[in-house]
Amino acid sequence: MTETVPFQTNCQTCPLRRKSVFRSLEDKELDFISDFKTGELTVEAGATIVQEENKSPHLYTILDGWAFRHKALADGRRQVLNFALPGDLVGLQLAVLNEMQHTVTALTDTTLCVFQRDRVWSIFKDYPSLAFSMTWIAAREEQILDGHIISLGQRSALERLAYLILHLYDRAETIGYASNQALDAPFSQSHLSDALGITPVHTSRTLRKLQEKRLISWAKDRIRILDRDALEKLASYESMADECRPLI
Amino acid sequence: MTETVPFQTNCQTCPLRRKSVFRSLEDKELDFISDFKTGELTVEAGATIVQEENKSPHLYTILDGWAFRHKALADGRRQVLNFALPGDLVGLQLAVLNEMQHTVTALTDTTLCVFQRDRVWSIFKDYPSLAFSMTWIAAREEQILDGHIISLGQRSALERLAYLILHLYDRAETIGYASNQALDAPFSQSHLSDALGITPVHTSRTLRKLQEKRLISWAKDRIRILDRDALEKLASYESMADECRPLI
DNA sequence: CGGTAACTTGACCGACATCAATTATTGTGG
DNA sequence: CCACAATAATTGATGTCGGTCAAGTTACCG
Repeated sequence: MTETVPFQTNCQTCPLRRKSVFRSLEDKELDFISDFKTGELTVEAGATIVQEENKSPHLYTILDGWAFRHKALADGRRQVLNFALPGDLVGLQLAVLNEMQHTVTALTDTTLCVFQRDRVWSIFKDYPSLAFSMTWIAAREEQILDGHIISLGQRSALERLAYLILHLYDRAETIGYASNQALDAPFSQSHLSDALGITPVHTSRTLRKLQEKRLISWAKDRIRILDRDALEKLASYESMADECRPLI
Repeated sequence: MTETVPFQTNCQTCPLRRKSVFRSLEDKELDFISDFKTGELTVEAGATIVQEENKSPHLYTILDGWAFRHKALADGRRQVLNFALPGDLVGLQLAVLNEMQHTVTALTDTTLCVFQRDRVWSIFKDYPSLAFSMTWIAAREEQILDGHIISLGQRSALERLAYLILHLYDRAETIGYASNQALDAPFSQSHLSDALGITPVHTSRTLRKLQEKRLISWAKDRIRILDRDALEKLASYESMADECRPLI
């Protein structure tokens, strides 16, 4: 990944927090978060971070790496619900609903900040701006899911893929995982397939088609957006445009 | 045609709040909500409640009636993102993200409690348990959307329809809009189609197939679940099981 | 009643799935 | 550094679910 994370990352000097996308905090809040954080968890690519039905006592923020939320039907069909990047909360549903209906898996080697679920209430009690941030983050996830729903319901495979590439690129760019329309893709075509709701075979063909149209290139797990305007048009892409967001 | 009627329903004696699904509140919180509520909005079936890109100064809770959240692509293809029932918040994304990327439309004649967006902050500042409720509600919506995503991505048309019927029935039942496995469906087949991501023609055929299998009946806009176990199995349905939820 | 919108039905078509066979690519131990 | 296996990606042939088009048939409403 882009930067090397030391053994323990101090919240006050957190490299993520320095990025301009993230809202700055009062010292009081920062001190609380620093205290709220009880450790770091490092997992290898492919490892499960939170399992459905398993009530982990933790809440996490991704510090470094890619993860994805997914969910399976009884017969094994699997759907990727969303991807998660540094700054994203993992386990919010569990923390507030006390129930988790999906699994979160690391896509790359990933480092997470660990928080204790049983202290979540004190956020609401004593740190209103952090409480607001929690709601903000949940609402933003909702907005992203809305985007995926319209993709799955209405777009063709080609359009869906175009949309997903733009979406992932933009999210990756804000936290420094992509730049110059190039993104190191940590996912296999089968991850894409599970996110798009199409088979791996068709994903391969669809990727090829996007390349033949000279909209993107895909080589050695590096995706490059060659013609952004055309790709956005194809996908009827609308960007999220949150210049500034909270980080817990 | 919309009209605003001030205070027909008092929060202290709100009929919704009496239902056992809803968590009871401290007097202090109830008084706040009562004060937070600035009026009621009644709209006819088909009317827009909140429009994408239109920054309404309001946040709503549905008091009576059905609504749906939806979103369109540039070329007019439309997707229903989710349905909304009494007790559901409308405009939460707008309230916290200050941006709305979907439209909310009334399905039936609908009454909503009206709150001022600019006072949302005071919830977080002074009423932590209400703030928690906001996050809870957002996380639950997320969970529902997760369910729709796996439906759209992995289930066949028949399975999707089965899932949606069970989902809507269960939600309707908790607030008293359905009972004994029978639901007065306020939506047309084209609403269903837009939610399922299939064409109206295919919705008709799929509905027929569910009836031929004797899993449901559909007559005069009344859906009856005839064989719940079989329907759940077909849909690989998992229920939400929140025995108690907050109401703002 | 007549007119419009919602639903149904049939014939045909196309996007994507499935099956199957190669061909990279990656990882492992000798 | 090379076999070797295992996994991931590509390609082609064929099948099917759901889309499209078009013509009814309701049901609803002024």
